[in-house]
Amino acid sequence: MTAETSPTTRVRIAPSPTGDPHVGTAYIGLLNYIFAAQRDGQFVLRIEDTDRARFVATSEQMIFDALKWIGLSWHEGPDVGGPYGPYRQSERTEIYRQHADILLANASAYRCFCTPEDLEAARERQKAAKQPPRYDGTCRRLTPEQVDTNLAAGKTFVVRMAVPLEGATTFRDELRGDITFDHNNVDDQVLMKSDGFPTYHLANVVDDHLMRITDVIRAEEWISSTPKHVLLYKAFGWESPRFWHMPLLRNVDKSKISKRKNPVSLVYYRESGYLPNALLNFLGLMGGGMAQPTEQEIVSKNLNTKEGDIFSLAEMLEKFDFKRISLGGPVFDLVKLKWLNGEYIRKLSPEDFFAALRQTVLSDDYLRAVAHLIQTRIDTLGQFGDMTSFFFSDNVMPPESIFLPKKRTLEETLAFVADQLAALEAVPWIATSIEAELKKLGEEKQWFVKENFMLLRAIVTGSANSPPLVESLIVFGKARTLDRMRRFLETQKKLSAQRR
RNA sequence: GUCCCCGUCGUCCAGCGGUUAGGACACCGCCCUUUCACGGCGGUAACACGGGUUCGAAUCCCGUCGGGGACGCCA
Repeated sequence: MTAETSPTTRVRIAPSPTGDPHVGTAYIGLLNYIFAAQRDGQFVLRIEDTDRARFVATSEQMIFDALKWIGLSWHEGPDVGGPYGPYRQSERTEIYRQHADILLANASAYRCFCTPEDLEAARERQKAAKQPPRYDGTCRRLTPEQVDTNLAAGKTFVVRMAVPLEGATTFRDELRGDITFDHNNVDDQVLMKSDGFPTYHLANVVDDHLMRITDVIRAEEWISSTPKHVLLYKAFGWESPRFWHMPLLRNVDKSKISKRKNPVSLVYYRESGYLPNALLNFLGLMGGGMAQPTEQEIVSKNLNTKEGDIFSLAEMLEKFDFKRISLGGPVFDLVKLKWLNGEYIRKLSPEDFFAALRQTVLSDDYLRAVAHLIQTRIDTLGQFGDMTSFFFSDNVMPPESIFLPKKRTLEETLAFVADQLAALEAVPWIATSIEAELKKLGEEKQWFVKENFMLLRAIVTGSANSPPLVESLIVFGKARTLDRMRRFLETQKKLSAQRR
């Protein structure tokens, strides 16, 4: 083998359009962006829309918008094209089918006719017996004749990976070193679903190879499936890319960051008035990677020492070092984010500050929508603020006298709010859906419409008098509404803990 | 339950065999100030534990404990 010039660095992010754009996508996106830029490489955006059950049509555009909002751009992607497209997996199904056939032909995979119900039952049994839940290999032992019979009978099937029965797979994680998994602990992963779509594992490996990805920079949660991916590269006779697994962003309780415990939607941060540079800066702080300013820099640039935490994308490009990343999962601390955002706000010129307000929380669109809600409810223009303050305040907390229905206990009320929250999370943000969903929940739980809506009104507006609830929620936005409900629950929980 | 990863103030980072363990957020105090905020100054606060290795361990090795992740026809 001759020494050749190493191939151009190519990295990618592969978000799934299943809901609001996630702060974790921005984090991994930023890291990939920096990695590519530092090596004069290319950054690819690929949409992994192979899960049709969770697919949300509006999600893809929201992902583009959110990534652009924080200041990232990509060389190739569904919106800008590129030489290795299409960049939407749903448009590549034929490619995956062909590749699944290759694996079937070289015995790296097999057809499995087990039903989801069978599998679920088996998993339950294994869990109950404190066994690791794993596919039992029934269909792996099918004879070719049996397979043909099943096929002829028109039985649906999935394609499973035939993980070697013995041995182990070792791969190198660029941050952690070698990691070994015994094949006993690697499941026969489903590669093609019965609907003809590939699973992540197949699509990801095939696409990363076909798109010439050299470095896979993704979250730590993927470590345990990396042996499957490495085995797939081998089965195809391909070379694996390098793997860099980044620490997972965490909730305050250290669990993987989740919408239940933390605002994770980038839409929330935009609509609540976080500045994109501040968010980007904060994300850059997570996991380290930035060299601290030296004593000399602090003196020569006359830096306040705390400015070691404040840096632009350009500075990240210059100083970020992937080998410096610390592996402990960083807690996504909203308090520090807020401080950082405040620093950015204070740095704005008065004109820019005003412009920022006019683009977000005081935009014409927003003000127009709010105005529309209260026009018939005020007698002088000066009363505008009286009914609309909750649209502009970030600190709304109703007293018990307002939110607690007369005949309900605090406990059942809070439980009902949690139900409302869960229901609204799953609902498209249009009036008919919101109203229907709330009413449905009320019927299930035997809450009068009046109690139901008044409770939510109190939480979101802080008052018993407000413009029409559902219309207000629409204007206020889903992300902020849900966050307000979450914070309400949190605060009430704390209060009742104190009482005890 | 099985496997894998991780472990420095409450939180985010620095530390790379010899430091009074450093900075930032938060918190507390003082100053500035008609108020609040900003700003300035100061303070409380951490190497999970136990064994090694070494003249010397936060730093290297092993074990324990703790935290997290994965174990889906989700990604």
